Parts: sequence; structure tokens; C-alpha cells
Amino acid sequence: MDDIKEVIAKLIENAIENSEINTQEIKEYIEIPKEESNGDYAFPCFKLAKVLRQAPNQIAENLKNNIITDGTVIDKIESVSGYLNFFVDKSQIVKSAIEKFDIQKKDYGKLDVGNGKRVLVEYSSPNIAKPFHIGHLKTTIIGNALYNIYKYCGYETISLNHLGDYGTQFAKLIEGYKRWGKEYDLSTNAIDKLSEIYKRINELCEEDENVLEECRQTFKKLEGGDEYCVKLWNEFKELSLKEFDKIYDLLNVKFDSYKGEAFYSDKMQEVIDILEKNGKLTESQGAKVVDLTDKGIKAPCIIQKSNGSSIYATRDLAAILYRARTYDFDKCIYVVGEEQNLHFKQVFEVAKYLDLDEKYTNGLEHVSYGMIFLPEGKMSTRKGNFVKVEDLLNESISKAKEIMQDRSLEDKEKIAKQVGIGAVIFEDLKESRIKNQIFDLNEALNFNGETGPYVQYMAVRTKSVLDKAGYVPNKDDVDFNVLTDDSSIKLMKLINNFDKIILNSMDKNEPSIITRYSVDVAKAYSIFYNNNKILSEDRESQNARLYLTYMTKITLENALKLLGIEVPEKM
RNA sequence: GUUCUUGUAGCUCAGCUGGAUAGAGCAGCAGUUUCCUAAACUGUGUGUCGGAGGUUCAAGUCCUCUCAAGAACACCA
Repeated sequence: MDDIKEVIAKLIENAIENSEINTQEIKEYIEIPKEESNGDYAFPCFKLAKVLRQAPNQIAENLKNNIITDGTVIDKIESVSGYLNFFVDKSQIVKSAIEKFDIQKKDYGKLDVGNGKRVLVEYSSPNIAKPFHIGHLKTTIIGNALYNIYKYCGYETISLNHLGDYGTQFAKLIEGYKRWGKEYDLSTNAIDKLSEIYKRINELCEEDENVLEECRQTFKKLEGGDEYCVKLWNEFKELSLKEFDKIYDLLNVKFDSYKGEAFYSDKMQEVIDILEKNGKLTESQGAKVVDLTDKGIKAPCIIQKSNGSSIYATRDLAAILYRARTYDFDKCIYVVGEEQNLHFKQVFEVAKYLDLDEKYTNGLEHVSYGMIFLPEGKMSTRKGNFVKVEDLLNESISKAKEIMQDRSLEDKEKIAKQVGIGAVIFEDLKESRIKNQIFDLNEALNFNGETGPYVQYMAVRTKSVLDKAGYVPNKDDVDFNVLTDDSSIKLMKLINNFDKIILNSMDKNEPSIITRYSVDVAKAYSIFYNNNKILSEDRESQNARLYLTYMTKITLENALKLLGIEVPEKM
């Protein structure tokens, strides 16, 4: 339908007796009216008022008289209060949309803007030995969706799970294990027990400053490669990964690399050396820092603690060096909560002092998202008030099962999983990333209205209609005029927008744009379905409607796939 | 205190890079299954777009100020 826009722009250009305004400019001004009664395209004449020294409504009126629509795709033109409204021949809209779809079919919406470029997506990055709660869900789900979206746009995409497997917290755990390890059997529910130990040692640290100091010393030992500490650390890590993989399997999330913070522990010295060489390191209160006040950041970035041990900023910097060399990335995005805004601002600034090519430092981007609260407040692993992802998913799955119990379906187990998990993923991708969210179980388990199951249901519906028909018609067998009613046109126009939606979603790193779009398509199909009998004796109209059903099916499936949601065969 | 983010219907949120009468879902109420799956569809809303100024032919959208909520602000990540 871009071709139609082009035609309109040309028509307008030819009608304007002023060469200062070119087609490109006009094309940018052309918009799609919200109200259908205002046509398919509209050209606001206000911007021309100054150039042409005429009132907008007069310009519109003149243009209307000067534009010759004979032999074009334009049915009629109306001039309404400064707007020039274009009504396009409906069958042309249908034709244009179908031809565009037919080129790609199953790959509909796929783009090539990223061809030859590589993007790294760091996400999930849970802390070892801590329960995977709903606070970690957003980064995992958003990151996975972005990974899919970039890939669909032609990028070579690499997913990184930057495990939180380092730091004083570990030393605390080791200290706790030393004290009470014998009381726990780590062969089952390891994470629950480890977090219990973590909770206990934290309480002790709060009571006794000496214990905290002991933990800091233990961290130094761990960093120094102390055998006992490293052995424990490895054990904890393996136990944790096993638990995380259970959830990643459920969510169908995969990582190309699990290199956590510890991996960079021996790569930090280089960061310090380069910064030192470039004269960027200063001593402050015993610590080595990079001052960033000239960059408008008041807080300095700590590179080395006063006791000589490392800090996470240094590890992130080492990771940037490593990734630039290993992956030669064009873009490296970090899907991490907004509470780390300052941290990434600092790290990205300091990265510019690491003698890296600008390509890399310009490609760094923090994709932040809002916080999740429980109705009773902030979640805290230490205090033990959190909702585990595993529990949430299981609850969602049993809810799906419950709804299905009276239906005769095969493999309800599988369907319940697809629907239950789809609902949770969808819920997390529905709103703009940045919004804070108070977790509401009822809302998460609501399967009616603008939800995952709703969109899945519509996708399944397209499948069963096609199944019942037993064939997918050929493009050439479609009579475009069958699809010119309001509900068909609306659906057709929406489907035609898919590529623009994907591009927009990628540009903004905002999967919710696709989520909302999928609801729009599903809703439009539902209305179309209710208004039109698809399967009928009339072969002409059946073919046309079946083809639109096929277009809807592919669009919904691809949209959901980008979000990381499966479509069941039946539900 | 400083910086960042958010503020749109009872609740949760859309609102494209300023454009025509600000939209959905949920909750509520009232309807729709001899007809391709009712996880559906139809109808039903008196909104100071947090407030005040300003820019513009045009502001929910841009600028300034202000109020409220959340977050961050040196050796946790």
C-alpha cells in the first residue's frame, strides 16, 4: 500500500502550482485518518498555508478541483476543513495487500534491515543460588522477544546470560555454608535451601559487623582462587543452573552463552591498565574511580574498591572489551531493570576511555524496564517475600487445564502448557517496558479479553477454518471485490502493516508494540469472522475469505512467535 | 537534597515523529449459540489527559514551572 501513498503524493505534487514542495515531503505529511469516514488517506493542508499564502481549507478546495483521479486508484476526494481526504478503490487496497503478503507467505513480515550486522542481547542474568522469582521474569521474557525480533529483522543475534555468579554475596553464602551446611540436604530444592542459608547469614551480618568483614575477606579469597571456596562456588553454580534450565525450558528460552561475571574476573586488570594509561583513574577515599563530572554524571564510577577487590562496573567493562573482540558486535543491548540506569550510564561513558572503536561504544544500549512490586510492597529475596516463576507458571497451566476440562481435546497437557505459559508471557509483554507493575495474580491468570489466550484462540480459529476447508487458495483465485466490506478491509489494512510494526518495535526495543498489534489483528479477525460466513457454496467468496484467513493465521503465528509464544493446534 | 522515570475512564493501559469528535481491555449492566470452537461477539462511559503558564493555524503529545508516586545517588549487583 506504500505504492498507493506514492500515487497520492504524486497527484498532490502535480496539482500544487509551486515547485518548492517535493513528493517526498508530501508523502511525509500524508496520514491515515482515525475515522474511516475521513477516507483511507488524508493530506493536511495546514503546512502549505504559509508557503502558498492561502487559507488551508481553500488550498484543500483548490487541490480537490485540480487533481484528476480518472484512471487512478482513487475513488473520490473530499475537502473537509483543511484536510484533503482520499478514498481509495477498496479492491486496490485488497490487491496491494495480498500481493505484498504473497511474496513472503510463511515468512510474512520478515525484514532484511539487519543483514550483515550482529547484535548481542544480554538478558535474564539471574543470581546464582537465589530463587528465580517474578522479578527476573521481565528481563527474560523481554530479552527473548528482542532476540527474536532482531533475528527476524535480519540481524545475526547472540543471546548472553550474564549470570550473577560473583561478588560478596557469594562469599556470604560460602560463609553461611561453612556454618550450617550440614543442616541442609542440597540434593533436592537446592536453591530454596541455599537461599535459606543466604537469609540466615544476612541476618547474622546485620547483627555482627565482624561477620560481614569475614565475608569480605572470603570474597578476596574466592577471587584469589582459594581451592575450597572455588569448589563450593562451582557446586552452587551447577545446582542453580539446573533449576534455571527448568524454567528456561518451560519458557522456551535459549542462550548462546552463559558467561557470567566470574568469567571476567581475570580480565579486569586490563581495564584498569588501560584506564591508568589514559590517565582516567583517580584515587578517592582509598578506591580507584573514574571521574565523570565533565560528562554530566556526578557520581564517579568505582573501578576498584579500597580493599583492592573488584566491583561489578569493572566486570561489565571487561565484558565490553571481551565482547567487542570476540563478537565484533554492531549493537550490544542490556535488558536490565531501570534501577541500574546510573550504573550503565557510567559504564558506557567509561567504556569510551578503553581505546575501543566508536562502533562498539555507540552500539551499547541499556534497555531498561520498570519494577515489579507485590501488593504488599517490594520483593526481597533476603526477607523471603517473592513469587517464584515456577509456581506462577504451574498455576497458570492448571488454570488453562481447568477451563479445558469439559472439552474433547487431544493432548490437553500440552495445550494447557502452551496456553498457560503463553498467558504469562503475553501479560509481561503487554505494557510498555518502563511502567512499574504491581503483580496481580488474578490479572496474570485472566484468559479473557486482551490476553495471550485470546490471541492464541483466534490463531487456532484460523487454523480450524482452514482445516475444515481442506485447502489454502491460490492468490490468483482471489476475487478482490469479495473483501471490500468494512471488517475485511480493516483486517486487511492491519495485516498490511505488520512489517512496519516489527520495525518500530525493534527501533524502540519495545516488544509491547507487537503484543498490542497481535490483539488488534485477533480482534479484527474475530469481527470479520462474525460478520462473514467463510465456508460456503459460493466458491468465489470462500476463496477470498479463506485467503484472508490464511493471511491472518500467518500474521498471528509470526507475531506470537516473535514474542516467544506458541500456538496450539486446537484449544 | 540532586538526577532519571511515571501520572490519560472505577481498575490496568494504548494514543504512530504535534493534526479532525482522546481509545481498548477488565470490572458492572443488558443481549447473542438449531449457524465455520462462546477462551467469542453486540450494546452500554458526564475523562479538569496531575496542575499552571508558554510555543503553534493546531498540544494528551513540544518548552518552562509546579504537585504526586517510584527509582538511583561510592566501595551490593
